[in-house]
Formats: sequence, structure tokens, C-alpha cells
Amino acid sequence: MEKKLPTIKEIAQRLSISISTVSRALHDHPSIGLRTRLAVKKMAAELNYEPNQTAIFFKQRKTFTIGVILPNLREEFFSSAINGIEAIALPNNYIVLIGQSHDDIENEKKILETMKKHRVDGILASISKNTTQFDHFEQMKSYDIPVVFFDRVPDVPDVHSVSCNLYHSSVEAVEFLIGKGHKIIGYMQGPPTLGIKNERLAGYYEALKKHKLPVDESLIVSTDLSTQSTEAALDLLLSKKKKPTAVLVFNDYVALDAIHYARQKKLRIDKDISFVSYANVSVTRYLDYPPIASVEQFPYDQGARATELLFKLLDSKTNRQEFPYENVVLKSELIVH
Amino acid sequence: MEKKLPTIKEIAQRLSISISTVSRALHDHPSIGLRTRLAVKKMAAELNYEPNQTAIFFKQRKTFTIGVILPNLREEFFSSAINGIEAIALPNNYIVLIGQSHDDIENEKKILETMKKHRVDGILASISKNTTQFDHFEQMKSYDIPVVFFDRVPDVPDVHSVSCNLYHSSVEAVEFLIGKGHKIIGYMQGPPTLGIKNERLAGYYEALKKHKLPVDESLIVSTDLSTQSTEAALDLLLSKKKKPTAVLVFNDYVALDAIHYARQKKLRIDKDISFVSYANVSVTRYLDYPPIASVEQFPYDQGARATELLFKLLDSKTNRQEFPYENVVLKSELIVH
DNA sequence: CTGTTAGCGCCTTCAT
DNA sequence: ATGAAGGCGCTAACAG
Repeated sequence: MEKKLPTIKEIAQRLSISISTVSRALHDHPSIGLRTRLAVKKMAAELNYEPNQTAIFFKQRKTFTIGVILPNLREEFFSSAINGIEAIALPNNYIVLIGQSHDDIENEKKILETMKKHRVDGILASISKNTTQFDHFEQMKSYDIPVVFFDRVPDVPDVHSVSCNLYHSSVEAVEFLIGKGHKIIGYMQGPPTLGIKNERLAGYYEALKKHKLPVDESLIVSTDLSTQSTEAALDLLLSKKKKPTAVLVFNDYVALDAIHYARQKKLRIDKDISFVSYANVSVTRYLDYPPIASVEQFPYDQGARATELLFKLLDSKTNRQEFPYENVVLKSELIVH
Repeated sequence: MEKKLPTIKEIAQRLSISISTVSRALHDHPSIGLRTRLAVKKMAAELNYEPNQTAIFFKQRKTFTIGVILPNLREEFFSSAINGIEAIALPNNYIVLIGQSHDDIENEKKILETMKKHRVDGILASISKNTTQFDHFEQMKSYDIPVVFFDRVPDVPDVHSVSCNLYHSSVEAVEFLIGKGHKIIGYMQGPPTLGIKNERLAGYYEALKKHKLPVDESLIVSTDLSTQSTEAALDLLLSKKKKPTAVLVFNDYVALDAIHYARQKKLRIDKDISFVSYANVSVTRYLDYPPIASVEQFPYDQGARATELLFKLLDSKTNRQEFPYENVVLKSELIVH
């Protein structure tokens, strides 16, 4: 079988002209006579000729492919980000290669390796929750493959990134709770590697301080994001003599688990205990007891901006211009449900 | 800038041997002397040599890339399918290119075109809801790019596909409702292009017939999957003098909208009206009023099986064997919540 | 065992 | 206005 697709060579032979003439004609090179050009195009059409992109990629040392590495497509946050990425990439004739780390640094390394082999032109990445060192990303520099991080960005200096500043919204979120009369407010944080910058926590402190509420470190608990761990964390909070009446939670998925569990324990949501969280995922629309408010982190925009930044880097590469490290920071927004 | 990566040529020059010897040594070709092989490998390591895959792809006419076309990554069904696809593809050294049609045939065509240009080795596709003709897929044959459809498969003969048979579960679902004492059961179907085979509807009929319940065609309504359309469809059902007490719904997303709307209208779920649907998406776990049961369609398995089938096709291509059209059908399963 | 040669499909000087 | 030739990086058939 093995159909052979037509090549410029074949066109050239049939027309008894040279390959380079065909190539030029196809590209509307000015120095080609009208009649030959037409003849070439006609023949190309007849044969259903299409340029072999892999050959062109090979020659141009460019694949028009960008690799996206993220923890998990099943999280709405990341699938929305993909939409933002595609929105910029596709019109620019780039195509998107996706790899999921499933929050495991080993997978992340493998994916990066594979993408390198496939000679992607650039990489967008949101790091896994146990990624604490970045050699594998660092290494891309020596291959001249630019990397732009988004959302989950490493807390090291020399990288490009797009992320969402959560500080102000965190202050706002806690103030929102305070405004509702809450005096004892807990904070359930995620894995230490993720919130390195700890804007959430800083905002939490700031709001308490601003309203002269005491800080009780024992009201700060952690979850590794698993349901089990979240339940344990909530148990811890509820075991205090002075139980919190509200909790600021790392993200909506965790909040859903927490709310689910609280209800199992017969707590009345928004009476006995209230939750505010991050991500603003859309399913909460169908819930009877969603977090009362959630911080929107604009995944679509983050994806789009990160892709734009990556394209700037790719340009500067071809223009041999220097390009300083850029860290785009978007504003988050508290959405009250 | 423009770093030049080391090539076998460079290794050859430094060692003053021929390019092909280097190539062979690197591939552990038996006919290469131990000392030269070692020398070559050592030099390769020193220079940080890595084969240029794009060159290899080009030569082998193979990209080790498969394209996946699906409506929307944000639907859990499809992101789960991707996981099944990756589970088979990655270990086989294939990488996955993703394109979303957003349920629009025009996008579908563009994506297909782009993937063709990128010379993907094969394609997995779940068609958009307004894809009624398949020339663009058909055309792939002339480029020798095999296509395997999954889940949303076209209802035409000569294609490869993996899908889930919904007939039996549909019967079961309706019988489940009948068992709960429901006598008037509605059916809310999706866009005509999607359920062409209409296994859901056939199952619906069959169950009614089996239990000697009358068929009332006016209890069968349609939604285009949008919230608005779903609400209108539900209104239609509720406008009957003999209102249904239960409804079989096209999928969970539609069901969520329907339930949401029913509750707005002060209907008590599972008292005044019950819902059973398809897909079994995981968020229902957090809902107070989920559909009482949902038909699991095993997206992960569908993705995995489709990928396996695609690989068989790719093999048979290189072996020049004939391969008959294959239509794998998985069993669905009614999950009671 | 190793080297030479040709070629994958296309583009691009350099000639003519 | 057109052709010839070389090369991108790698593989493989053909010679020794």
C-alpha cells in the first residue's frame, strides 16, 4: 500500500522543468514567468499536491508546536486554561501538545523529555504539587526552548511566568467573612510546595490584623488536597474549643470536600460554618451549599497571556534580541455567590 | 544566539571516522567494534548529543504523534477519555495532539487540516454535534491516516469505532424507574445528530413495552444541550395534563440543568419528579439532588480501547496487511446513586 | 568491521 | 526567467 504523496519533484518531472522552478512558482516568486507559474499550480492542483510540512519543519528547525504541561486536565481550571492557550496558538498556526503530570514530578520530567525530543518550539507549564526543584525546566535553556510558567509557578528568580495575585482577593475574602459577623476564621491551606508565595495566607493575616482580630495559628490547618486529608484538617479545626465559624479554603475542590464532610457531621452550612475558597469552578452553580464566595483566578486569561508571552519569546529568538525575564501578574477577583 | 546542537556529523569529525559508523555505534549495531562504539558513545555523551527527532521523523515518514479531536475538554467525559488515550499512547512513545471542535464542524475541519499538515500518524475523534457528513474524515484515507472514532461515532458503515452500547442500560434505567412505581416516564433526548443510533430511545421503548406501559410520543422532548433549550423541553413535559413523574435524560449535564430548573419551579426532586441520565459524571457526588441513577459510559476505557485499535491499524499499515473495519462496542452500566 | 553514496522533500544561493 | 547544486540530520544499501 504505502501511498506516495506527490512532491515538487514529481511536478517538476511531469512538466519537464526543474524542482527549484516549481518551488518558486508555488511560492509566487516574482522571477517566475506567468505561464510556468500557472502550469505548475495547475499540475499541483491536479496531483493534489500538498507541501510536506515535516520536511519544512525539519529544514526550518521549527515545528510550530507548543507543549503544555499541567497537572490534570480533569480540573476545570486547567481545561479552561487550555482554551485560552488554543485561542492564541491556533490562529498563529501553532498546535498544542498536551501532557499531564498528574501531580507527579517524575511524569513531569518524562513529558518534558518527550517534548524536547519532538522539538517543540516552546513550553507552557503549571508545575506539579511535588515539584520543588526545576533542573528539568532549567535544562530547556540549553536547548533554546523557552518556558513560560502559568498559575502554578516556581518561586525562583530567572523564569518567565503568568500568574494571578491572590493577596488582595484574600484580604477581601476574609473581610467579607468578617463583614458577615465572623470572628473566628480558620484557614485551610494546600501543600506547602504550591502556595510558596503564600499570598492567601498573607491576605488572611492582613485582614485579621486590619480588623484587630487575634491570630490563632492553630486555626491554620493543611490538606494535601485529598478528600481524606481535607476531612482530617476539618476535624482538627472543629476539635478546637473555640471552633471557627468560617473557613478560608485553598480551592473549590477542597471546599466541596470540606462542605460535604461538614454536612455529614450535621453542621449547617452558612449557619454553623461558612466557607470561602478559590478557583470559582462552575459546578458550584448546581450546588445547594457552595462556598459563599470564591476567588476567580481567570484560567482562560492566564493561558492566553502565557501563550502571548511565549510567542514574544519565540520572536525575540528569531530576531536575536535579548529578552528580560517577565512575570505577568493578573488580578484575581472575589466572586460572591 | 541560535545554538547549534551537536549532530552525528560533528561526532564523526571529531573522531575522524565516518558518519555512518557513528550512526551504527549509537544504535549498537553488531558489526561495530567495541572500542569505536565506546569512543563514539563517550564523545556523544561529552557533546550532549541527542538525535534530532524531526530529522528521523522526516526520514521515517512517521511522527509518533496521534491527533485527538473532541468537542470539549471541559467535559469530564472527554478529559477522562484523554487519560485513557495517554495511558496507551505514552508507553508506546506516542505523543498526543489535542484539538477541540467546540461542537462546531468548521472547527473540526480546520483541526483535521492542521493535523494532516503536521503529519500525525493517526487520529482519534469524537464528532461534534453538528457533524452530519464526514467527507473531511473520509479524506484522511487518501493520506493513509487511519481514523478511529470513539463515543460519538458517525452512523455510517466504513469506519473504525469504539463506543458504548446504551441499549441495555437504557432498558435497565427505565425499568429501574418503573420499579420505583413510576408510570408516566418522559424522555429528553439530545440533538438528532448525536443519538442517531438511538439506543437510548430504543431502550426506553423496550422497557415500556416489556412492562405494558403505554407509549406517549408527546412525552419525548428534545434539547440542543443548552440550558435554555433544556428548560424549554422540561416546560413542555410539565405542560402535559398527565405530567411525567420521571424523566430519562440525555446526559448528566442536561440533567443538572433540568433538576436545577425543576427546583426553581418548586418541584420536589424524587417526590414530584425524578431523573435518570447518562455519563455518571463525578460532580454529582456533591449534589443534594443528583439524578437518582446514571449510565456509566466508561470514557477512560473507550479512550484506551480506541487507542489500542488505532495502534493495530498503524501496525497493519507497516506490515501491509489488510485490516477490516472494526467496531468495538463496550457495555454500559447503570449506576444507582 | 568501516566507509561511500544516495536519498527523504524542500529551500536557497549561485550560475546561466 | 530558469536550472544546477548543496545542505538540513539521519539511515541504509552497497562496497570494500
